[in-house]
Amino acid sequence: MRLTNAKSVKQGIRAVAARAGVSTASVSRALNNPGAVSPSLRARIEQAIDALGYIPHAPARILSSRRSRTLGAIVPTIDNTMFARGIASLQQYLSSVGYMLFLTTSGYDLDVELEQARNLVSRGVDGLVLRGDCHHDGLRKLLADNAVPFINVGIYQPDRPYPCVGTDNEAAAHRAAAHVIELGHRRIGIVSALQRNNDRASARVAGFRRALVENGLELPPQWHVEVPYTLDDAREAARYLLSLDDRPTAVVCGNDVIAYGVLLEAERSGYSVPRDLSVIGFDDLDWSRHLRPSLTTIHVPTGETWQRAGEYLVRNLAGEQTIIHREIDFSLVVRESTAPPLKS
Amino acid sequence: MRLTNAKSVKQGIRAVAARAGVSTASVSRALNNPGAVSPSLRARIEQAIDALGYIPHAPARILSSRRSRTLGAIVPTIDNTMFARGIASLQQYLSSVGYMLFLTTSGYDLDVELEQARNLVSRGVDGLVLRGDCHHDGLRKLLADNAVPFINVGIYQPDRPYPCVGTDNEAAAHRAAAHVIELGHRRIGIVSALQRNNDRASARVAGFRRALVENGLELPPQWHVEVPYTLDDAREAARYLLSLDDRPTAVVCGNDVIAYGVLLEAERSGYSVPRDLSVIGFDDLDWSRHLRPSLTTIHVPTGETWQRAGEYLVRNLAGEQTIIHREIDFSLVVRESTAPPLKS
DNA sequence: ACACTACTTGAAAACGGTTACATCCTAAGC
DNA sequence: GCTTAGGATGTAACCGTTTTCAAGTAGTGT
Repeated sequence: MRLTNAKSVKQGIRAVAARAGVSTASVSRALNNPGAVSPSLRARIEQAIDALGYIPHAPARILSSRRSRTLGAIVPTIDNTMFARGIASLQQYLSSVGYMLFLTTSGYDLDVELEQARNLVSRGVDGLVLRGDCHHDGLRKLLADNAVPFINVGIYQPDRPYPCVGTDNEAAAHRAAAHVIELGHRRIGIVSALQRNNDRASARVAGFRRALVENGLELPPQWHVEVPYTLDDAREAARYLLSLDDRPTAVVCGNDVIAYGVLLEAERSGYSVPRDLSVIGFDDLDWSRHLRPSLTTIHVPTGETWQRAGEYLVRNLAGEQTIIHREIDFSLVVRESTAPPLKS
Repeated sequence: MRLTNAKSVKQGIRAVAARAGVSTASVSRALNNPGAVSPSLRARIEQAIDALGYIPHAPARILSSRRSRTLGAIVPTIDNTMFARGIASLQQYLSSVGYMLFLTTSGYDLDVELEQARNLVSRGVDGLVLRGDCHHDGLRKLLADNAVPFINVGIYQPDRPYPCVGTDNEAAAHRAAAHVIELGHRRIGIVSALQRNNDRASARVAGFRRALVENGLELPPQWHVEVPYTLDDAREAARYLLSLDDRPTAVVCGNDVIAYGVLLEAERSGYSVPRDLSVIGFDDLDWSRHLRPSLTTIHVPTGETWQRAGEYLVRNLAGEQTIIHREIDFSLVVRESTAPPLKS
């Protein structure tokens, strides 16, 4: 038989309350709303808290308060500089406002995304950050049924009813293609990312094509290649394009990684960039300025985009009215990989 | 006044139970241990579940069962290919065994790491994945007090009492330095990552130095530079080393990113790699094989390492006895960036 | 002095699950 | 036919917080 009081509590807020000689309600208030408790009480409670090394139990708190101060994010893959950077910014911001982040990956699979969302909702997230607006129907229903706010990041679609924050990919892609056209190129190839379940990739392709059409240029089918997000695939695509009898003099790429692949392969095949081939990327990753030749590309402020997504949700959850479509500006960064075509 | 029964329940497991005409206990069992409930009941329950679109509330479950099926991971930064890849593997594995991951970043700050750990413990994580064995004292106490199992990943320290999984950085670094020494280099510089709060970086430096000492080579202070994890800083370090009157003929680098910087800067300064300068990296990131010249480096199976860390914790939580120090093999990958020194 | 606020504090009921324990039922063993 | 073991199911306590509501305590203006 123990010598301790039979009613003594071992842990938790009750232990703190007992030790400080107050009610659990006061401890809770001291923790969540310090102003609502008198200074003397607060002092006693705080002393008890760190005497006991008390750490609040978040799940209990969530259960009771129905708020988790946690957001969920579902990205296609984390193994991609773009997303890694975005997530890092988002997380840093959330942490600065006392929120946490549940991060999951979908691998560009809509069903997996839905499953992950269900998981996150079950986990009690207060809101969800999604990539793009290409989702499973069940996902929207799930979020509506459970009243979970969300935002689509990386795209700008003011005509859709869903919140989003990002650059206008179509316009940016148009700008990229326009750049090489202005330089005098008439034979322009496209190496894009896979468009399936990826509205960002599609929008970029659309922008590229519009620029071509507006300038009366042809796009023979063999000049448009789609590749997964790896250097190897991009190189293979470049090898193919460069092997064509009637090869393009410029290649516009769906993202920087693809452009790197094209750059590397062109050089490897003995072509000089930009003399023999102009290459333009999209995203402006770190490597773009360091590569030789450095890469002309569309700069997209990824960190800012994701942080804004977090801000939107946090504000929204705080009951503030906020703008639901937010455009993030892009810019064309001209470096060494683009130049006028050789006169032939 | 509603027409519904006054005792009707709107949501939750009780609603499911009511609809299926069973007790909440049965629903819970059908969910967590389907074998323990008769097939007919299970069918009724499952039907009720998706008729209602019921999603279990994880926090309540955690509160009640004291298990969250969630691990926490604290990495210095996610904005780093190495960690991104490791986390991706870990997450994929965890998801395959029904676990989730809480990811946070510490920015190489021990105090922040402790705070994040406290946060994660408060969140009810079942275990913690940490980077290296360089932690705040309070962290070990915290984990001990709360009986939270953890593992240090990315290092191999069989002489320490803490679980770990990773490569022997000292040995691997020794191998790297030995390689350039075998090639005939006698004047070898080191560009390492910041050693402060980073035992991995320190171990690598130690390995480099041991190889030098064992071969009777000098390391003048000006030949050892420490830099943060960015291409720009690495380039600056390279510029400095190459500007020395008595410059080294080979540079061993603390990681691949540093090596890339050295490579880029050497070429930019008009030196040819490996003719004028041999460069060796550490980690074997994707870029290493694509770069020109491709990078000789130490290959480290990052994905496997992190997955094993997850396996260790999951098994440990399942009550299995598992080996607490696990070594992951490294290998030297010789590519184009290293060669014998010019005879002068 | 008195009524009336305004502010602190405490008691106790949720929150939505799990699980120990009790109960009921069925079939096997004698 | 009577026990008994064991499996299926239900009852209800409990997990650690928050929060509503009521009660107590000063301070204010008349």
